[in-house]
Formats: sequence, structure tokens, C-alpha cells
Amino acid sequence: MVKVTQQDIATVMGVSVMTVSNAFNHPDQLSADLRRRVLERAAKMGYTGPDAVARQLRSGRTNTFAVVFEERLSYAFSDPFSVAWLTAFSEVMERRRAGIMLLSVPARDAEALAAVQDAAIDGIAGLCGDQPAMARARERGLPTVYCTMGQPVGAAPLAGDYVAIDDYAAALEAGRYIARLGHTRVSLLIETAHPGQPALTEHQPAELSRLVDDYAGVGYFDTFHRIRGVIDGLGDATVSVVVTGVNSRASGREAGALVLDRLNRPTAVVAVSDVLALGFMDSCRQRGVQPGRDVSVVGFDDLPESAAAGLTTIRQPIREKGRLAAELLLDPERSERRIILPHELVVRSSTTPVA
Amino acid sequence: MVKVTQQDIATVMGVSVMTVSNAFNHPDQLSADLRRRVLERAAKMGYTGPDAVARQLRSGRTNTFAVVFEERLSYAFSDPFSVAWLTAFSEVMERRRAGIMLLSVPARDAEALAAVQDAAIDGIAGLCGDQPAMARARERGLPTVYCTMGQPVGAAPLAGDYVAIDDYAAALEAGRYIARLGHTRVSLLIETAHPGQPALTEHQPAELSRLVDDYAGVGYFDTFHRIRGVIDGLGDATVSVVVTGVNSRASGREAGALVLDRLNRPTAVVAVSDVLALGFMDSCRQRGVQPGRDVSVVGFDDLPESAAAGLTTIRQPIREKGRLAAELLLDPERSERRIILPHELVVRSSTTPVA
DNA sequence: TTGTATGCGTTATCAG
DNA sequence: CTGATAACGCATACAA
Repeated sequence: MVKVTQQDIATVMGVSVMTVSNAFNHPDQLSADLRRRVLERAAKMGYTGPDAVARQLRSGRTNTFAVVFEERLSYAFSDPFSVAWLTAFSEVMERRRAGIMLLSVPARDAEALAAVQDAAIDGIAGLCGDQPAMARARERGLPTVYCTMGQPVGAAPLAGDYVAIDDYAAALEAGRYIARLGHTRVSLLIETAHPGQPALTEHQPAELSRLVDDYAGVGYFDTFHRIRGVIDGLGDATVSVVVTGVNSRASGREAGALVLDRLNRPTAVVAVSDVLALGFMDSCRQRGVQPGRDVSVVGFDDLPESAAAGLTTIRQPIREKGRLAAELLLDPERSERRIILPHELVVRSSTTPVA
Repeated sequence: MVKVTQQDIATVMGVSVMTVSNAFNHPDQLSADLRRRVLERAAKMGYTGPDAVARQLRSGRTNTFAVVFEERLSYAFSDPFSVAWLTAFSEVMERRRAGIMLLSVPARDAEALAAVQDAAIDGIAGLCGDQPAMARARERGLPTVYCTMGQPVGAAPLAGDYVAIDDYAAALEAGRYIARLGHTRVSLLIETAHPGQPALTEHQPAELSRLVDDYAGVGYFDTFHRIRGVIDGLGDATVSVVVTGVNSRASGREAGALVLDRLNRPTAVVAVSDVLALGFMDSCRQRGVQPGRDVSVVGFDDLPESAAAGLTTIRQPIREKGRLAAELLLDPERSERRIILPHELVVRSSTTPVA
């Protein structure tokens, strides 16, 4: 099937290309009768309407925006936080009839960065910090919006727009709350910074600074800030840091196996995400350990399912993040382009004062 | 920020545009030294690499494929079936470094059809039947792959490629199984064909043919075939058809409220999807009705969570569908392009012979 | 109301 | 190894 162009139609009909083009895009620019004849002839010749790419080149706009993930796309579809964000983001984009492209650019995967270069897009948003993918997009002259504060060490500070919360302050609040409840033996649950190497490990405070830098190094800025905040908030408590697998409910369960099956069990557990916390609570139930009575559990995010689970957590406006990210991309005129949203400690039944 | 082009660099350096282009794409076509100088100069001038759209126009390929949904995108992210399919689809696409675009084209939304026209893509796949969006894409000369057999009444039969199961045969099997267990009072749970108008309604067999045609009319071919299959398989049983909201667990729960809270409760319930069945089972639990003892429940799909729930269901290879859909798009040479995958009745604890 | 010239940014072809 | 030309398909600006 050989491609029919406006030129072909114009030639056959003995009119100019412009007349054909106008027949499709500017009905008022030619007589109704001619227009009808052009469209008829076009259909007869197998013309299928203006070519999308050519039109994009000509107009300089694609009306498509990319969402970039640091993880594989399968994670994007299965993580509840990511799903909520995507839902809100896509609602705005759909309403404005803009296209959505999905891009997976794992940290330090130089080859995957090329995808940012090759994507026909007008802007890019991401559930991440100011990743290399973002920086690359800006080099291309594209607007970027990221949803976690922080930039790689050495990167120019505060480039690009963002919709974030103050992760450090929020985590500080969580830590202080647990300290106030009297807990002095606490475990902190963190996803791994290196998804490739699955390793459930436990670390003592001495190793902490190296560990924390690691997260900033690979671009997990939210985790980076949250760890520091919790630790600072906990003050003098004895904290062990449990590094588990990827951010998932399953990882939380595994961490539970490590933390719960021993004599000197912590009295409180703080997780850097609700999915980890919920997974941990799963493993509590399996062992007859009751969250809120036998152990206090705090999460981070306030997912839709967290309320039903009675999980005490830091609420962040997930959907708001997605909605605003989309609006910032769609509306370059908007003046507030660096937005810190409020967070809130939501106390539920999973936490109680130490006995 | 004004756009720098290869032309600009060429002019400034006094070389030809081709040399600049080659410096980026064909390092072997110019001396290492010249190449280095070109790249240096390009960087200095703020050139950010070849323009994606121009390249696409020139090459005639976008290396991007669209996934089309009949629902809003938020549904795509929250329905377990859709998530499993998308995951498998995206795994293949990621491996081949192809882009993924998300398109929402609700049935009968003529305006949304334009999105198919305006998308810069090389092909399109969908968790749907041979929808208008698919037909439109083919008119553009794009390959299409859909994952449910069936085409709108009046459409040319069997256009485009597909990866499907035999929904009618599968449903027939489910119906016969329930009949064999001795159930004669059965409710069939179906999602609504008109998501806009939320209405939990119950229908008697007399109205059935009108109802069923409705589903084919709006392009819900899988539901269409499944209803007919179940009814045919059930034979002489007394069947009431419960039409609930969108395909979701919540809808299943609502249907449960209707079906369970009355004297002449059915002894078996067949749902056209696992999410509906699982929701129905939720409402059973809420009422102290035990699936598999007080009422038999059969679903359709075999989602990951269905095994744990003990749900008897028809298994279809969801991930396989996604994987193959992607491979068909990526590999136009592949010969088998119309694939019917096997299904299987998986009997678990939610079904028992009638007392 | 219709037509002409031109450029969007890139790259294949083929000649030097 | 390097360069001139043409073409991808369309739409803006302007002229007729």
C-alpha cells in the first residue's frame, strides 16, 4: 500500500496542495462544494488524513507528554502510589486531549537515556527527583516536572519545576511522634537503592551516613530525606536500619520476617512507604503479632488502602501531585511552578505508647 | 531559547550538513578528529542532538506503539486484568526499546477517535475487540492487534490481527460445569454496557437477546460471547441476569447486596470477570455467607489474586496475550497473526454440588 | 476563493 | 572521507 499524500490529490484534481490541506483543516478557506469534492476524491484515492508526524514537524508541537519512571514500567502499574499519581495525571491529560507516553529510564542506564532524546514529546513529568532523564529533557528545551525534591550531588540546584512535599520535615514529624510515644528500640524499613542485588540486610547507626548518601547518589531523594528525617526525629532511640528489596508489599513482609522472629524485637517500626508498612503488618498478622498493641507501625504516603488497615502514616496529596504535574506541563504560563504541598501526620490504630 | 539545527552548525564550521549529521549517526563516515570538533562545537552552540520529530518524518518510523483502551485511563491502571496485560506488553516493548503511548478512546466518542489520527505511532494494540479505533488505525495503514474476538455488527469481518481466546467456548464450559453440579437457580453477573448510567438492574431470560445485542453494539465482545456461552451452558436452569456498574470489585459487591439479601437466593452465581466475582465474594463474607458452601461462585480470567481467594474460574493466559500483542506489532514478518490461545476451567473451593 | 513559494530538521543517495 | 541535492508531508505567509 503506497502512501497517498495531499500532493497526489492536488495533482489529480488539478488544484494546489494548499486547497487540499485547507479542505481538512480550514473548511472556511474554500467553497463548500470544492471541499466536498476534495474530501470525496481523497477518500477514493485512499488518503487517510494528514500525516501526524509531518504535522508535528510543521507545527513544532506534538501534544504528547511523557511520564518517566526510574523503575521498569511493570512497577509503575503495580505500585499503588504510582497508580494513584498516574490516574490523576492522566485525567488532566485526557481532558485536554493530550497524549501520554510512558518512558522507563532506570538510574544510570545511559542507553535508556536515549529514549528521552528520541521521544516526540512536548514535556516530561516524573515520579522522581531531578533525574538525569529530566536534565536531558531540559537540554532539549523541554519543560520538566518532577515530584520529589532533591537533585544529584553536583547537579545544578533546583533546575526545572516540581510538585513535591517536604519529605524531611514530614519524616521528622513521624520520628518525633514515635519518640514521644516512648519508643526507644526502633527499626527503620527502607527499600533497596540497588534493585538488582536483592539483599535483606540490617545496619547499625554507625553505617548510616554512607547508606544515606547511597540513596542520594542513585537519585532516590525522597528516601534520602525520609531516612534522615526519621532518624533525626527519633533522637536518642536505638535505631536499626533494615534494607529490603524493591518498594513493595512483599518486601515489607520479608522485612517482617527479619525483624519479628527474634527475641529483642523493636517496639516500633517506621517504614519509608505505606506499601512496606502494609507488608510488614501482613507478616505481623501471620505471626499473631498485633500492630498497635505488640508493635507500633508507621508508614509514609497514606495510600487509599492504608485507612482500612488502620495504619498511622504521613499523608501526602498523591493525586494532587499528579494533577498539578500535568497542569504545569500543559500551561507554561502558570506562574507558580515550584510547589511544595502540605503533608500531615495521620494517627490511626497501628501506633500506641510503649507499654 | 532559539532552536539550533545541524544547518547552523554546518554553516558556522564551514562544513556540510551531512557531515554534522554523520557525526551523530555514522561515526565511521568521517574522521575521528573532525567528528570530535563537530560534536564539541555542537555542544558549545547549544545543539541538543537530532530532533526526534524530524527524524521520524525522514525515516517514516516512530518506534512508538499505542495501547488503546475503551475506558478512561484510570481504569487501565486499576483493573488487575489490564495491569497484568500491560505489564507483559510493556516488558516486550521496553526490551526492544520501543515507546509506549496510552490512548483512551471510549466507544462512540467520535472526537476521541481523532487521537488515533494524530498519534505519531507505528501500530496499535488494545484490550478490546475490533473497535472503531482499530479500524481507523488500519485506514491509516497501521498494524492493529486486538485481544478480544468480535467485530461491530456490519463491520468487515476479521480485519486486523488478534490474540484472543474463544470466549464463547470458555463460557459454555463454565455454564455446563455449574449445570453439572446440579444448580438450577443461577444469577449471572455482568458489567454494564453503558458506564455513564449507573444502574443495578436484574433481567429475566426473556429480555436476554436484546440485552446481549447491546453488548455487541458497544463493542464489548468478550462480555457478549461470555453471556451467550454461560446461558447456553446452563441449559434449563433458571437464570437471572444482574447488570451492575463498571467492571470492578465494588460493582461485584453491589451485585452481592442485590442477590444475597432476599429469600429466594440463587444457589450459584456466575460472573463474567474475576473482579466481579471477587467483589461478590466480599459481600458474601460480609453477610456470613460462605462461597463454596452456601453459594457457588464462578469467575472468568483467573487473576493472580483469584487463587488465594479460592475462586473457581476460567483461566485465560493474560500475560501471554500482552506479550504476543507486542510481538505481533514489533515483528510484521511473523506469520501467525491471528492467535487463539487456550483457556482452562480451574476448579477451586468456591464451587460445590448443590446440596 | 485559490495558488505559489518556502521552510520545518533530518538523512539517503550519489557524486567528488 | 566529504559535500550537494532532494525528499519526507504538511501548513504558514503572502500573492493573485
